[in-house]
Amino acid sequence: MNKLILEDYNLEMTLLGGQAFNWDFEDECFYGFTQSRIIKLMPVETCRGKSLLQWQTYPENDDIDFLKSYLRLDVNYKNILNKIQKDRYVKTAVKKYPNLRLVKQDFEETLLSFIISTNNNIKSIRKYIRLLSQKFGKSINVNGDKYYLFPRTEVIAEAKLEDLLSCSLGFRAKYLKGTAKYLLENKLTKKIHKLSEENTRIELKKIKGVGDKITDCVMVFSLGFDNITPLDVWGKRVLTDFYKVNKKMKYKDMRRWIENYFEGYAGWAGQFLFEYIRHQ
DNA sequence: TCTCAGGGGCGAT
DNA sequence: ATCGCCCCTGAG
Repeated sequence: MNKLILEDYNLEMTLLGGQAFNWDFEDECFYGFTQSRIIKLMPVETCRGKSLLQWQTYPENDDIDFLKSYLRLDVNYKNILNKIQKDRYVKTAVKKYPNLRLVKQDFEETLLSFIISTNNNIKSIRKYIRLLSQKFGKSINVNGDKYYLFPRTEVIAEAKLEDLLSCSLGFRAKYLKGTAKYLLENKLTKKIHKLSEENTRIELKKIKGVGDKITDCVMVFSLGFDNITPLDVWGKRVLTDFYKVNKKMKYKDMRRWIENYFEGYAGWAGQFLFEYIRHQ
């Protein structure tokens, strides 16, 4: 296995929190599945904020470029922490959930995953995505054990609606299939990475089943817009309970408020505040 | 057994 | 701009 030293990086909170639904912790290892690879991360030693990690990717091995990009090892984390700690709420959250990070996920997987998140809780979302992967994803052999990849977009696009429904997706099934088709027909993945913030939002909201909240999730969790944070029920609670923002305020205005307040880092701040208020 | 809410969004009004 | 509804599940 390959080795990597991680500094100030809480894998558990980062990978098993609400930003990604495709990681599991078993036998002291983190296993992740994407559309093209299984990732195994094994923390072996921790000392003063640094931890030694053994890792491997499957079926193609040694994909360090993927890992670096996914974990965002290039960010200046200390600088981000300095920027976001503007009040006692963030300061408390940073203390309670040290070394929480944002990762950068694949665009299509993120979009498809958050379609499933609609009016659902994290536990259910994780469950449905696994059902979907077992039914539609390719299986990969990792040291004799079987792991399933996240379904390819083409497979979801061509899946029978009844087969999607058998994964307990309910009314989300038609949005999932429709989104997969839309991605392919419009070659959206190629285009989306070149757009401005405003145009990215416009393009994403054209998709049936994608509104303000899912748009924001995709933009911060996969497209690198660090100043966006999803205002779901918890995000709204952060604003109304902590910052005394008017409950009646529109989504757009709430978003403007928090983006303005955190000056470029609302995405990072939002992750901390989300964990904080969700566990209160 | 029942109610309720869950990292929402659509379509009708 | 508001509101009922969507499909399902786990918690209480």
